[in-house]
Amino acid sequence: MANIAIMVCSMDKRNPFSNQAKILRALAHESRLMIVDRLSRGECSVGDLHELVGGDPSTVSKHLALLRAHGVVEDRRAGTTVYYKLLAPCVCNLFTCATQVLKERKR
Amino acid sequence: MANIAIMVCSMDKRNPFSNQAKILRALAHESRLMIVDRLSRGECSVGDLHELVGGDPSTVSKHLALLRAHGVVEDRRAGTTVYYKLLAPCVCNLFTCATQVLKERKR
DNA sequence: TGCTATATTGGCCATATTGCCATATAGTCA
DNA sequence: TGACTATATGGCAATATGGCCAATATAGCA
Repeated sequence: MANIAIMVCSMDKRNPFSNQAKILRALAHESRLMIVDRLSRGECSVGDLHELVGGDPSTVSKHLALLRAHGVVEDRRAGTTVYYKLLAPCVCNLFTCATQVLKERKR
Repeated sequence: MANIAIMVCSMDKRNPFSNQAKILRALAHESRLMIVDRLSRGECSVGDLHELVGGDPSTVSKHLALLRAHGVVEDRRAGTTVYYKLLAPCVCNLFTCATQVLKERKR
């Protein structure tokens, strides 16, 4: 995963589809969806999220950094523990939409 | 863009997030969103879609092939012209959701 | 059949994404 | 301060994605 240097949330006036694509891409990953789903049920520590998605802790950290860079989540430090929470709870609607598409499409 | 060999719509029972991620990824591209948006207003020829998104015709073709592989669109040939239409019109809800997230997130 | 229009496929290259390891940072506590 | 815990960052290699060009269908028509 690439390192996220800056906040990716400047709106491109030219094409709204570009911004929507960015958001969708930020969410279009199994681990990140799992993270968002979990956060939709409340604030959560990195450790918990790591336990949830597995893999290397640094990988989880980078997924979180990416979500943060897109303004989807926010972090808060309490001692050595860092907690994340959703900044845009409506992302959950995307789950519903995606599921709906999966059902609606023909096989 | 990679060539799409097979239909990508087998459901992974293990993790619903994996399937949702696939759908989101299939849509997470400016050109493909433009295409879907256009198709949401009715069937459309490849030529029209090409005129819409620009670039090389083969690139448009591959975007369409990808959407088709994910069961989002369907094609129909009439003479030398190929028409595409949405198989899952509810994908439009994703636009609303994405826009909502863009608004809701803090900057 | 040969010619044209429309669209798709194959190949290639540039770039992006992902995930691991190693290392660094931040905070707590002895 | 030093040791320890919890995260984050840098770097790298493997893989995926995107876009162009060239070549290949596929259908209509002279």
